[in-house]
Amino acid sequence: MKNLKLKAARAAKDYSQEQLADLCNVSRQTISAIEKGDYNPTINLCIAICKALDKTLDELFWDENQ
Amino acid sequence: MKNLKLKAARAAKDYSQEQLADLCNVSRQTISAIEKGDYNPTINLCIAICKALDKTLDELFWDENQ
DNA sequence: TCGTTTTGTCAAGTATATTTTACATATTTC
DNA sequence: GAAATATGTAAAATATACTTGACAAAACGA
Repeated sequence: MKNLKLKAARAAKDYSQEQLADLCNVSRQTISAIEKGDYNPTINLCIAICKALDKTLDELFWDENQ
Repeated sequence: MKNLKLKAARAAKDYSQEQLADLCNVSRQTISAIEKGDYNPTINLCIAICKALDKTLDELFWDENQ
């Protein structure tokens, strides 16, 4: 399912997908795919995304109803 | 680096690596490698591990000094 | 001390995360 | 209306997560 928390956190920083991708050293498509959902990124990438957006893993990637 | 928080949480539940692996539907070697460190599991596996051990992502996979 | 369980590790294979290139669409700005 | 920016998506290639099978050593109880 879509990761709307990530999309919102990125919007709050006013980053484009490409800017966030550069900060995390991955491609824009990878960020797009993660936001779109039905994707399974590695924990290191998730951590890099969290650091770039000043969030924690629980805030962006933990879903109670999962 | 080693994931000692994971090792401790598994010990607290008195699970062997193999028992935890079965709960997460992965091989024992995968759990061993994650505890040993220098490994980069997927977020879905991390979430499965957290659920099996009644922990959250931040508790097992978030390191402030990282 | 013996048998069992647990863990570490390695090598070869398979599944899949991620990249690269590319094209299409929507939005904004001049 | 044209140019620039942001996003969605797809196919082929590459990197790497994960499996399987196997062996050895440590730990632990009977």
